[in-house]
Amino acid sequence: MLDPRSLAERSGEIAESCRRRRSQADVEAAVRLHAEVTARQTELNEANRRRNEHQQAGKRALSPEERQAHAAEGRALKEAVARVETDLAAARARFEAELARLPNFVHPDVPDGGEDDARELSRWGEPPRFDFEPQDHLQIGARLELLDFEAGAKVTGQKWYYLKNEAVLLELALQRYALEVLLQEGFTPYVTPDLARPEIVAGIGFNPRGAETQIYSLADADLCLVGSAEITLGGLYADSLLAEADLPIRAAGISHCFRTEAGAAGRESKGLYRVHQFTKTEMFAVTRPEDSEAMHQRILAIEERIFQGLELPYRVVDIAAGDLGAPAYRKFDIEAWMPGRGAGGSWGEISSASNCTDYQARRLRCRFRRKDGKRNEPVHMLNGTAISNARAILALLEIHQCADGGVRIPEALRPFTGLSKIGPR
RNA sequence: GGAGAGGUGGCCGAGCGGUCGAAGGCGGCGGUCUUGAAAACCGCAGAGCGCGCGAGCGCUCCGGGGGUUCGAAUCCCCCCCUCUCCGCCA
Repeated sequence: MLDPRSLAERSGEIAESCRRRRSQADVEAAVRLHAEVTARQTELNEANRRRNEHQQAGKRALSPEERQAHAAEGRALKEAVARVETDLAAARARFEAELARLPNFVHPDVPDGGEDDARELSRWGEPPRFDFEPQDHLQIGARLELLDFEAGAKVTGQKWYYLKNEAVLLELALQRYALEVLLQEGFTPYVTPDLARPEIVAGIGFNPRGAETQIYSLADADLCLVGSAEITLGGLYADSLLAEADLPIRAAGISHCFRTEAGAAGRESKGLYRVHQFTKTEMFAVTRPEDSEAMHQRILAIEERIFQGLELPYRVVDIAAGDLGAPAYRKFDIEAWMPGRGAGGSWGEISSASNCTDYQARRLRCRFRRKDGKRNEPVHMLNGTAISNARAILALLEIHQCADGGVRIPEALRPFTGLSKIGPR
């Protein structure tokens, strides 16, 4: 969420960011409702002050008649407070609903436009030219008995799958490889819960309820299946006051990720590209405000290092304003070349790094104390994919397929898979 | 799942109807001492919100939500969490 007190002052800037994001949020309404809340708050403060004064007066000895009159007046003051409290709660609910709709600011360098307007920043590697007819990952996976979507559908449902044989080794090796890099980069590793409370889920910026939600909820407990370890890592720092010396914090979390993919039907989402469950190793960072942009670049650099190690040709794009999620101030995606995607291959998102500045931190109430600062400030929070396994496996199978029908394992994964090649068979 | 004990400021911990926004300790900040540091001693310092140009004034907060009372950290109810024991289980 945005800083409620700076809404009026920055309303022009916020309106501009809503326009660029194609958000329907109404800054003017939020400003108006905020004024209403503060007016009611002032009223409540005054009513409480009167009540407190009255209570102080009741501490001395009183005659029975005086005591009775005093008690009656006390009850009246209490009712007055209750009335203002009701008004304040209603005003606050209206304000918070409007505030929650306001997205974060947008970094000035973020390109305008929507999904197709991301700006390409760089490329690494070359899309391979096969001297045979390449297959997509579903064909390879079926032929080498690595992926079983039919079993997934039978046992669980559409877009659920089994990993099998060497794909299982790949799944584990990817986690281990990602961790190897992240440990070198100073991250603290975590395996996090796969479930979280709805308040935490909402604090990170996922909407845990409603028709469009990406989040699964349990029927028998007030818990959600996490869509990313971003949720559980961010939750670590909810309701906390950090020392400046604690920052920056770098955490790496491995979790299963669950997504309903409501409304995603019909998108380019064949096979492993869009599934309901996958394993992901996630980076999460907490920084001082002045350090978040440098951290964002560093997270991107780590992602590039990881995909170079996997020998996957990729490009880096700066996501356009209209395609940013509400918490993201700026987002860099890494898109790997996927030969089986579309007709003749195309770029597909494989990794993503977002700087959410103080937007999540404010909602999670995560602040830090400067050495000589007067008031505590919200921290900045960032997240980035180290490796999202389903898509990484997709890309590895398609990029490293060989003429003989086998799949080459890149050097970096060999120590962790114990293999240099899958198949042929 | 059952029984018991608890959840208090950045951390630990006392308080158990008005004298409490809360003792004490640790940690933090400033100072004295020292060539410097440590130790010792002295002092400062909770979080958040509203009003005010400002000095400042006021309000809220003792796990969360209700209730009793003129008055609740303190009494009652519900929920969440932690610990100990038992049960179950990989």
